[in-house]
Amino acid sequence: MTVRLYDSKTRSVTDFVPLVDGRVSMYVCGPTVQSSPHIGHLRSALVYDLWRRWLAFRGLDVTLVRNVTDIDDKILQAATGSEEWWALAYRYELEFSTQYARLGIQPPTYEPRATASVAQMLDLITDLIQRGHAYPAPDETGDVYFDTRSWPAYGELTRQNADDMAAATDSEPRAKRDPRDFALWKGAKSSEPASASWSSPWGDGRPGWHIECSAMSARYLGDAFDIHGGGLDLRFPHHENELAQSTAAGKAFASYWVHNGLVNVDGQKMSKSLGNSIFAAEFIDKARPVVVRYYLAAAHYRSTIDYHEGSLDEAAAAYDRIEGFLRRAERAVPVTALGESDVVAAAMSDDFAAAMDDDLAIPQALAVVHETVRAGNAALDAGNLPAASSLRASVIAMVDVLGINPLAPEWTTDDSAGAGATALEALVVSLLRQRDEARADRDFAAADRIRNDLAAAGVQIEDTPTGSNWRLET
RNA sequence: GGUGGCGUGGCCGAGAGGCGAGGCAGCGGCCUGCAAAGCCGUCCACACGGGUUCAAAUCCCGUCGCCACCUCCA
Repeated sequence: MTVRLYDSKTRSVTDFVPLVDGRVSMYVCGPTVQSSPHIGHLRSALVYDLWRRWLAFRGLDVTLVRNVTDIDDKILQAATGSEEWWALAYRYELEFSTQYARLGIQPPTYEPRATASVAQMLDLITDLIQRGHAYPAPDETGDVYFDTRSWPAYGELTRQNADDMAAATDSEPRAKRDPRDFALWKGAKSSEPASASWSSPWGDGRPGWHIECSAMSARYLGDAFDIHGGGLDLRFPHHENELAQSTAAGKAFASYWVHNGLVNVDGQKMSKSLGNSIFAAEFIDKARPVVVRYYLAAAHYRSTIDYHEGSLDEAAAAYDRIEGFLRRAERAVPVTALGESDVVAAAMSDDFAAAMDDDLAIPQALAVVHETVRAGNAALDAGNLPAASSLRASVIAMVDVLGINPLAPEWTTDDSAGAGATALEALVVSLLRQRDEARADRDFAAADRIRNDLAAAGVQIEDTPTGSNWRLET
């Protein structure tokens, strides 16, 4: 079975053919750690987490590199108080890691920081100058620019014709040969801290934006690698410039370009000026983290997600169906009969896999999950335990690969363990026994009072022919 | 001005020439002491106008509306 993906560069869905059989090298643009992570950062990281999991499920050995850009104009600007720029960058980097982890996003194979690859950037810039595709500014700034006019293919990623591009209005006119030339290296300014300056053949300075990704992808994945990912908003100028730099330096660069869609809020792009950004920390607090993961994963990765009030409630309702079936099935079917990983792998649905293979069509894959859940519930209703057991294994196989298995250790909360939980269990069981007695006596007023009291305390009751189950409302 | 995307039922959200994705909400039924959960059924949608075709939500032309990017962006 071949995995197919949409390549942004050719704008078509094509078969994924790795450079090295059985292996995948992926480079994903991570954040510039200049402020706290927001929903969009979560989604982006999640998209590549899902790609990685699926490629791995398909038996490929995945190397995922996601960089941290920890030196940049914005970081220096943000570090205005007593906090050093590098401390600020690191503080935000830790925040990103924390929020990624809450969503069950697996750490990449490696997470290189731009500041640790300055030497590789200098080599690349030197090479570009020698090849005639970059030039030191003729003024005294110490800047080095990429010469877009020297590279006819410039604009190939986003099909931009240089002559049709709107002229930049917000950047300082500098000693560029062409307004579209961009900085590979920025000469040090007296206003900037010495700790943000590296020596170079063109004087002290620091890297421009873009060059770090060209340098780090080559350093860790080689001059040619399989997939380059990032947010749709990075296509231009960031990815366009990366592509120009790397190919002008003679590197094959990425075979495929993958871009994830953005997250809007109430139909509008998140922006600082609108003040509508939803930060990751508060967002994940709005629901159970696994529900947040489900919500962000449920839309196709290339679609824009429009978040609005109530979105997470809908996701929770859909997710609860899946979880409800798995918990119900767990009670009905001996657990020891299932759960072996080989059994689960064998249970993978062909329809689900076909959807995932088709450019990671998770919406269709989730439709298969829900259809299987319904069939599983019907089997349980009919008392057909072998069928229910098999359908349960199928659901587990599917939710496992999506990282949303409610029974998986990463989603098990502390609520289910400890002295408090033991005490709660005893109290609820006692109340349920009293309710059973009241029902047996046909004292429904008393029975309903117990049910209402439990509900008010957040305990949901589910009656079945073999007794009542309970769970904490989440 | 250039490049690209979008418009699907009450809502969310896939699909991309012919078999009603899926979820939520609603309605009817089964189950239940009553509920909840679950199951069955129901709700036959594709911005508008033309065209191609035996057949169009899907392809083509046009129109309207919305959005993104064009050197801060995940």
